[in-house]
Amino acid sequence: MVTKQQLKGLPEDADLRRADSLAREIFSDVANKWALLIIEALGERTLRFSELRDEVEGVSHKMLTQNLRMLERNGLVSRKVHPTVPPRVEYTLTEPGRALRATVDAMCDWTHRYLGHIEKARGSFGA
Amino acid sequence: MVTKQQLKGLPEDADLRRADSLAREIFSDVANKWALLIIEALGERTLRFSELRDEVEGVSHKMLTQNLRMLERNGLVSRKVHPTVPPRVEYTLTEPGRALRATVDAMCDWTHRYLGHIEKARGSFGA
DNA sequence: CTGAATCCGCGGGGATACTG
DNA sequence: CAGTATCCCCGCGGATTCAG
Repeated sequence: MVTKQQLKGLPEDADLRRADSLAREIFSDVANKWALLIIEALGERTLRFSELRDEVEGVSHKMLTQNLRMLERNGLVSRKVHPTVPPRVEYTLTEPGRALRATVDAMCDWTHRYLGHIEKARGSFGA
Repeated sequence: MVTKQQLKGLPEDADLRRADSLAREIFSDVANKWALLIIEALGERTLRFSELRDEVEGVSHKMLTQNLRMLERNGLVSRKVHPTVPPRVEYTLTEPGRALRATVDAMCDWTHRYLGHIEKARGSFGA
């Protein structure tokens, strides 16, 4: 038989589920191409907004700011504003951001390593 | 001065650019949450369509088929059809797919390791 | 059970203009 | 230069239906 307690879940279970849903939310935030490309572009460097826009090919003004806000909110990038004129804003990966970059690097490596496989797979797909 | 040859790019440059654009295309295909979650769900196992739908929480019928086709086209998953009734279709990661999974695992590990950091960062963001 | 096709609403995301 | 706001459209993606 199932008790009410089990149905509602123990406190520890509740914590685990909360952590899982949070993890899922973070994953969904981060697992999109623009976020990953931005992280990859930053690397060890610190770049200005306009430099990032040039670096991340094809990203629009809007998507760049949007993703930068999101990354900042999650503490993956730090935003340093220089009170000059014209304004100068620099973005840098934080420690968590750099840790994530390592895995993004791995993804990029993977992409290049399997370029051949994939191209061939695509060729023989209509068969 | 810039020669016409330089403007058009040498053949090797053309190859490099083609490879880059292809790499970018593959990256864009793969760097979306459903694709990554599917890869993660598959892991070492081989799962049926309906099992995958249950496993990957929140994915719709349509998104699942769509991403599975894409992954199959790129040779990341193999699709085995059992000619029974009712039909039984099993999906398994190929070698390239398993290689990518390793990096997705790393991303998941990252998510859990930095849950605390991120939660704290979010808290002190409205400041 | 798997999967293709259709309909359709909503939001992602581009272009533009405006502030500091 | 950096960022926000507004408009607007196209396409993602959900629900449903039909086929094998």
